[in-house]
Amino acid sequence: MPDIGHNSGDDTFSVSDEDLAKGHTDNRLRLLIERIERLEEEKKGIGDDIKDVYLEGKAVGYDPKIMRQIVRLRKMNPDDRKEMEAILDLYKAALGLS
Amino acid sequence: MPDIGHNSGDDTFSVSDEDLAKGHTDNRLRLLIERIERLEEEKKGIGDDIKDVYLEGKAVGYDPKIMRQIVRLRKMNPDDRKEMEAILDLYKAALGLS
Amino acid sequence: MPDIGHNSGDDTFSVSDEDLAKGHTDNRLRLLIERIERLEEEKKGIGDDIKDVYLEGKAVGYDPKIMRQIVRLRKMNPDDRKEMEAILDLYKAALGLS
Amino acid sequence: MPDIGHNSGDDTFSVSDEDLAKGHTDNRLRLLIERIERLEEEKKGIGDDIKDVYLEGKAVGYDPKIMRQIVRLRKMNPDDRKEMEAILDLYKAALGLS
DNA sequence: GAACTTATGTCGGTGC
DNA sequence: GCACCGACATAAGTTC
Repeated sequence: MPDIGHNSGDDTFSVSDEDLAKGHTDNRLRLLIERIERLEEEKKGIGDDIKDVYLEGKAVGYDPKIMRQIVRLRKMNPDDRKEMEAILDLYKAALGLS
Repeated sequence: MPDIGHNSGDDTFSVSDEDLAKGHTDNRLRLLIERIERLEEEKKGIGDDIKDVYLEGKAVGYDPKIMRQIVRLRKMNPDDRKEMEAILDLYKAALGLS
Repeated sequence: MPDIGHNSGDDTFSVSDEDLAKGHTDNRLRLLIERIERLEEEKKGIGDDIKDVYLEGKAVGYDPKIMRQIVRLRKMNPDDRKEMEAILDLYKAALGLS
Repeated sequence: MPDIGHNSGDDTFSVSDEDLAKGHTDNRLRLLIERIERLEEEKKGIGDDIKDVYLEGKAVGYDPKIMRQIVRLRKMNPDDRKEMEAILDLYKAALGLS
């Protein structure tokens, strides 16, 4: 990733030292904020794409809620998933559920 | 509860046809799931980038928490934001939180 | 987004600017806020009690994390839990997990 | 898969003793879980009460979202709050969010 | 830095 | 038909 540190852009205007210093600060903050905003836009776009895929699934008969559960389960690593299953069994045994 | 996930049809097909249909279904589901997973990876990557920018801001002295507030405020349209701030001030005045 | 904050119309029960000037609403708002704060204190106290029970469990050898999972599972109604199990099986079958 | 949940001891006991020990464990676990569940019910009840107060405020014209901000602000100590607000104003000025 | 809690935004359901 | 409402899912903040 570029721009780590102190690249505050070029200062072609003639201003007082105070303004210059303040200008640096302002620009630096502004640039950071704007980078974040751009990234959040991208993120939102992808979120929308994801939503579309769920809708597409729904259109061919898959329940989006259950698709989400599947995605969640697949996110777990196999060991964790197996552990969860084991706990489920343990729980049933210990507390008398079917 | 009926219709868990996807009902690919009744059970009147012969076994081989059933398996074939199921295979189709599985692939379709798998493809949807995998598309979602790819998109979520991208989304996560961008989320990490955003986090990095906050850390970068922090490294040069900006409080990430307040940066987040700024981002939130900039997301609102100016009129709504001003009205919200005015009301907040009102409430604060009412409660001695000057 | 209209009507951020308070309703400036002439509804008899809404908060008018006149009321604000007279300090009537100040009291009303203050009382609401204080009721919330009292309730949140109580809530926090109970939260602390819960935490203590987990610690007590931990002290006799139960993993708090797993206790939490058990509590979560017991919160589900049996049908939902069974559905979850069914989905788990479906998922395994459809996407080839153990 | 070691030590999921609770290790009730080594396996040197006879079967009947083992079962007895397991019975103890189960009861102990059950009691802890049930205490937690009772506490969580209380906690939920209070949470509902809090929600009701916000609704009551809304019914007389107060925006619940802003009420929440007030509650949060009042939770902070005054000096911290003022410092936070000062910094926020600074950042806002820097970005033209007057 | 991981987990839990709280807050916010979104979506499907429901009443007028 | 729209608007309100509760449920779900995500994001943020807090705590250990």
